[in-house]
Amino acid sequence: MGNKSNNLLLGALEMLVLKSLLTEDRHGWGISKRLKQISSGAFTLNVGSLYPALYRLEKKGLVESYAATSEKGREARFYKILPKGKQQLEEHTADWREFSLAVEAVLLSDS
Amino acid sequence: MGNKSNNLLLGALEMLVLKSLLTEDRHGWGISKRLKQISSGAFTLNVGSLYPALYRLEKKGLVESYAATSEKGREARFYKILPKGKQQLEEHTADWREFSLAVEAVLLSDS
DNA sequence: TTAGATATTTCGAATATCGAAATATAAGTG
DNA sequence: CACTTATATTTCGATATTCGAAATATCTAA
Repeated sequence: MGNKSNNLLLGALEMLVLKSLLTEDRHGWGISKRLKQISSGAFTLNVGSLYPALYRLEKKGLVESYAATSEKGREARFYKILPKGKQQLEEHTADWREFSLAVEAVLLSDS
Repeated sequence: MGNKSNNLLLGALEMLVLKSLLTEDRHGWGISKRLKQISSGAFTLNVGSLYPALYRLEKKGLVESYAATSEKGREARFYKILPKGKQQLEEHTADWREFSLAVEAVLLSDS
């Protein structure tokens, strides 16, 4: 699909992850539970996709991570969204909406 | 992204292609122009993605193709959606909507 | 004749997905 | 105590698709 933001579709996961980090730092496991909860179970992230996505985000400088103790008293790696991540989140959100509106326009059209 | 229909995201292209074949048979080029038009330019399909997608759809028995003369007097391969394709279109449309609503729910949430 | 529109094919590089399994620790249950 | 469940992360390979680009071909219009 040849859209503005090259990986709009594949980037959806990253967008959702960034969004879930907006209000508080979370670890991978927490992100997974959070997204599942908010989406009413529609998203069941595969950890084999989620954790690599987190590494990518960090490598790209969109988030940073640190070790800390989770709410359950376990060691966990927490992720914090960085300014660059917030910016990309905004852009991807706008792109996503444009894209999904366009999809809907096609789905609703007569042909 | 671990959703019901395995390739919901990547399957968007196929869904849009099937949709554009619902009211009339079209050739690849025509599908491309049609989707671009209806989406107000949001979609600019890469032919390197579109034609392979068409082959896949045919191989899966969702569409069938035949050679004919285009409106512009050129030889072209027209694609016709088959019952199985209509069925999949319905399923993928439902899945897509569920998915995009869930994404929107996350994007609108406080966290 | 030169360019632009129409139409399809093919290529390789890059990347992400997926499911699955392995690892580890803490808490709770029988 | 043994066992299971919840928490949390890492890593793997197979598979599939995307993308950009370029090659081909024909017709029309300037």
